[in-house]
Amino acid sequence: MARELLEALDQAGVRLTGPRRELAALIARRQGHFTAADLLADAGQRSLGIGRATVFRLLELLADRNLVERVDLPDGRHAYVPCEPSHHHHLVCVSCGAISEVDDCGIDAVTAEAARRSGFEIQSHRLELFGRCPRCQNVEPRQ
Amino acid sequence: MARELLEALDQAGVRLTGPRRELAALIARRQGHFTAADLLADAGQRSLGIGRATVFRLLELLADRNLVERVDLPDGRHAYVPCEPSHHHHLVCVSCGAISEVDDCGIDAVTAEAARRSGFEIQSHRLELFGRCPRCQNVEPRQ
DNA sequence: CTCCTATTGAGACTTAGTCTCAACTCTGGT
DNA sequence: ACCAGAGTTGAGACTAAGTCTCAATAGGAG
Repeated sequence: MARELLEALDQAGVRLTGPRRELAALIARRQGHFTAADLLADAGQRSLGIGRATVFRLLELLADRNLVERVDLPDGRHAYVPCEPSHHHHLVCVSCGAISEVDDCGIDAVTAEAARRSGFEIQSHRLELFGRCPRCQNVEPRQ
Repeated sequence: MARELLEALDQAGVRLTGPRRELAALIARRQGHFTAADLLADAGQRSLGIGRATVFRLLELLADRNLVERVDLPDGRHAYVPCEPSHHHHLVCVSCGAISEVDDCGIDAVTAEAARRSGFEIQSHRLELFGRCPRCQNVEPRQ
């Protein structure tokens, strides 16, 4: 998975530097969503001397290429999710942070309808679903 | 419109203080979305001595009561939109910032389908649509 | 009018993210 | 292998967003 990130960066013509390899590995070993601060902490813990700016720069690179997506959590924080580069949406587990991807099942009809009613010319949309993943439902049913 | 905000706060049992009245008026005169910083700047310009904390506290109060909704702009900034307390979604004009509300036309089917496929128990969702409002389309067609 | 409590402003503090710049390191050409 | 130069890096200053504390203030119930 770190491999895929690096390959995609390589193809995009950016250099595969040490810090980028290390960060790609850290991202790959993360389950679910993570924040820039998480990554920074990971790097700090293993005393890789990786600067704050480098983390944000890599996340921006990855986000531009849709290898990672920015998700706004309900509490207002920003998180990142590694994901497929095709357009889709995320299900976020509010208990454990697990992420699941869902494709566009029917959203387009909704946006088209909204456009018709409002007269807007819709360019993009963002759908985020929050709930509990199957595993968390089992651990503590009907929270 | 400022009136409505104040009435709602009154009913919620919070005090109708000077700063709250002033801020409600500032919110009311805003078109479309605004950020906390906008509000702060408005207040500063009119030399109302309103503290940063007060602005955030009021926005939180209003958001809790769904009188204002937090919207995450595509560029990552947080904005607020005054709106109806019922559940709905927003169309945001990326040119002028105008906001239009759309109700739930068909989203529920989408979330239900996503839940079925993923096994998640969905608690809430957030849909934001970005595009250009009818007025901006006329001003500068096919941007 | 009074008193109690919610609320306030100031400013310190925290967190998120950006910017600058000199130093470094990939990588393609030789 | 080596070199050169362009892309990248880390440190830390800086900005913006938001939270917290606390003494002072002001609603509003009685």
